[in-house]
Amino acid sequence: MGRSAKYTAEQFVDAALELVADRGPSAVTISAVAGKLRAPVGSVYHRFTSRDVLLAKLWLRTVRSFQLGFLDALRRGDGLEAALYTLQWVRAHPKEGKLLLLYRREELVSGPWPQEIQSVAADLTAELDSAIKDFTQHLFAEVSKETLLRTVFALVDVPYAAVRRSLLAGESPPIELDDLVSTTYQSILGSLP
Amino acid sequence: MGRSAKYTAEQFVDAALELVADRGPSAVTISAVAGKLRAPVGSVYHRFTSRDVLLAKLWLRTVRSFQLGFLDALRRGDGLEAALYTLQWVRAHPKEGKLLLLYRREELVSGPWPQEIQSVAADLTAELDSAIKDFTQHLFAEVSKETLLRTVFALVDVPYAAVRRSLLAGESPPIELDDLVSTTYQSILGSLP
DNA sequence: GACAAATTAGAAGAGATGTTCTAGTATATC
DNA sequence: GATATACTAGAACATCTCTTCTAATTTGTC
Repeated sequence: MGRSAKYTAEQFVDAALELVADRGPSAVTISAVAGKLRAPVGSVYHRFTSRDVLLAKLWLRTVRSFQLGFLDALRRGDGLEAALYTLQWVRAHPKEGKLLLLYRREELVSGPWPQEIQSVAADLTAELDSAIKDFTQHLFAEVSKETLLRTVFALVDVPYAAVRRSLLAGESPPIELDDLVSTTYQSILGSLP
Repeated sequence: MGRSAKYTAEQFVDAALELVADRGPSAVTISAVAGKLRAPVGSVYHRFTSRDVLLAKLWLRTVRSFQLGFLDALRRGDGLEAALYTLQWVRAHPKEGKLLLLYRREELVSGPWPQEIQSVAADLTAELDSAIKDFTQHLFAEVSKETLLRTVFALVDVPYAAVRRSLLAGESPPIELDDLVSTTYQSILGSLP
């Protein structure tokens, strides 16, 4: 019933990803997104109620993709693998890496999100939080401000830092980083007191 | 000769800093900057040729402020102190910290910089690069891609990671981070092969 | 006190972007 | 094949922001 689609929602999100990764959030104008597919702007608005919603969906899709494998390793209790997973994922998904690690949600999306999107975002965040807490409990037999700081540092912040420089330079994170992240991980969470 | 100034260039740069730290780069509109001082937009343009130049000067002022102490420690050969200096500096300069560590130059300034500013930026970068190379040479007796990666990781990237989360949360980096950064530093650069 | 220069003052211009709106087009279903 | 409908198409509208421009004001100097 009705005309068949020439441009899908997915395609517009993909186009937005290209633009962010290549030229930053400000390059993601509706007309640029449409232009990538030689589509009219009207077709973008036929799929998304606003620019912010389009960008929010790109953001969530990317976070979900990353979080999948990260949580997997973490839930198996393999913290080191979780830390190294960040490097691998970025190597396998350079554009998404640039998006996720270089742009914060607030930069991408200006206004508040609609209900539907907000709840998905909350779910993802809750999922990550609880997995990290579980892992901390498993490791320290205690979840405190201090122990959490320590796991988050070794699990999230250091891998993030390791990868950041390469992404900014538009390069794939060199293999040598794996050793640095591993060494750091061991020194912070390896042999517990 | 001439009317005395009611608003100085410095004041506008300060206003811009407040705006970036509080509400991100996009909040730094000329009228917002002027509004902070209840000044007319014309007065901003009387001091700066464009918004980009204003932001570039804010950026350079901040980088210079940070780099001063960092290079000091590094030139003394005290790598650990340089790494920890990042945490201290951010605690002492929360707004500047947010600016320097959370926003990249490209996010802040859209176009290319005018000559005058470009050369200052080049000088600062060169100064940092050479200090890091010297330190690497001093430590490893060799400056290669691998050894540089290692020093930069322990000296710059890890402290950055340590501080980032707090800044995003609008808090001062907790004291416990010092230990984490120290431990990491020792494990990466402490006992060399 | 008159003049020149630096500065304030803010309205007006120019350009970009998000969003809406109206019209036209292709396709599934009857 | 007629019809309803999902979709394309892009012009038009509304804002927002940077920048420019003209006029008024203050202050140092002769």
